[in-house]
Amino acid sequence: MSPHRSRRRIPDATVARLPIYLQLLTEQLERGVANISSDELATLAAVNAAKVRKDLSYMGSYGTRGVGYDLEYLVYQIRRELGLDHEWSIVILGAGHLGQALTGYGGFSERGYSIEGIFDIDDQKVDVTVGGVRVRHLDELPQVVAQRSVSIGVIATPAESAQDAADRLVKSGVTSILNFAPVVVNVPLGISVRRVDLSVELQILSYHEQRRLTAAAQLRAVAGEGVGNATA
Amino acid sequence: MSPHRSRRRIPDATVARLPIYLQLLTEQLERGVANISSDELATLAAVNAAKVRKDLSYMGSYGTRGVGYDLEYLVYQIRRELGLDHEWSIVILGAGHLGQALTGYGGFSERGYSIEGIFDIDDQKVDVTVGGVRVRHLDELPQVVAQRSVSIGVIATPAESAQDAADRLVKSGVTSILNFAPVVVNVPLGISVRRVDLSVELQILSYHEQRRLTAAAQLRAVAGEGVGNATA
DNA sequence: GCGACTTTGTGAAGTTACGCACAAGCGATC
DNA sequence: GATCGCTTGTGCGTAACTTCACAAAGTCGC
Repeated sequence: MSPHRSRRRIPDATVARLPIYLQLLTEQLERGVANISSDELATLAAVNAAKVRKDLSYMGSYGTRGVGYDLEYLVYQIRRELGLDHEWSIVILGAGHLGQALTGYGGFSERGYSIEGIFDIDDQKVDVTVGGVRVRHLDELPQVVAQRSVSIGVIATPAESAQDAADRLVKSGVTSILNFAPVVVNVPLGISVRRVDLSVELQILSYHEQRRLTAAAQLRAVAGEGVGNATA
Repeated sequence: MSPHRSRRRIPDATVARLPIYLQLLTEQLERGVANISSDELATLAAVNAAKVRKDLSYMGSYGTRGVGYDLEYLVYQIRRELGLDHEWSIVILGAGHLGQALTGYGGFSERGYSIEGIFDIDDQKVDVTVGGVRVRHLDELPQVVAQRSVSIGVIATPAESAQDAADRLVKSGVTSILNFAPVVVNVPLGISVRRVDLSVELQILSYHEQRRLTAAAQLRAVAGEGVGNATA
């Protein structure tokens, strides 16, 4: 029953939104804003204001009624909750286009992720420098992970090498994996994996686009025929 | 009451999983498998078997009791549902690392997305060829969109150019946008936007990693004290 | 063709997430 | 220091999603 650690257990849906709030809030902070209401933040994030308040309330109540939230404190709280109050060491596996894009992706270092190494199994890519980081051979992975106490690994390899990459990460002692390869990788219990498939998002989009098109076609059909059975 | 088109309206959560099923099924199909049970697919996708069955049932009932699902037919159905039974023309805005990675990303063309152009506003990048596609100047966008009837645009620009990119896409007539820039872009009603922030996923991971660490620390503390109240 | 076995499809219960609506709390003003 | 206006925090009804559990429907061997 200790007062402030027992509150924990934040819903997944909320955790998924916190990074977005964090980003919007940081933007505002840079713009010199010092205070923000749930309503304003909700507008920025394109969500419901009550949801924002409930989300923030899981971290404790840091707002002031009649006023809003202190931006700086709020940012601090969210960062702490997400574990961004200290630096995370990450490694990237695969020095192809995607690996290089990730290495150069500003959002990582900005938020306290330090890229400790980028690895590839192809000798042709090894020793090339991308985004200021020298590409290492995959065999050096365990050493770097141990030395720099890396806990997060990013898989940016082709699909067929992803499982091998995951195995190597796990064996090296990494406990969280972000997988950009379009396959489901198997890992032992206790290892977290998140998968981001760039084409999945595209497919969700085209599903909606598809629906929009058929809906429009049906409308036209109804208008043309003057008949109700448009779904035939 | 026409029997097979009226069923529609698939839950969002299901739509988000269909691409994953599709991919796993396609893999199996290439491997020569002809039939699959909901249980097998559930194992592959790391989800509950009942969920798989319910998901598939939204497209109609294509399984055979006692046997399972015909792989080829199932793939066909999912593809049709996702609108992958015809080719989608897409454009990519931003020819930086990410834009190039996306252009080279196999998953796109494999699934019927045809990259009709990659655009950048930087003259230095224009006319360079990446992944077999010549980079065009952003001003040529409306023309290409109209000519090739492009309906999906991908934003792979830096954050500060993303809103401009979105505006240009909308003005050119694109109706669906996949946004990789770490900002929320504003678009008129009727335009779909999906946002993929590579660092959001990383933050969700580190939240869990964080929890894991503090949980472990608490366990150690409790073990040390010999006290039962582990959730303090 | 019958019984044993398998796997689907789906009601219904359980769980999680959403959003309304409003009391409670804070600042400002007089 | 009382009143007013604004914004938070949250209880609660509703909706969406998940999972269980089982009848229905099929295959297979004899």
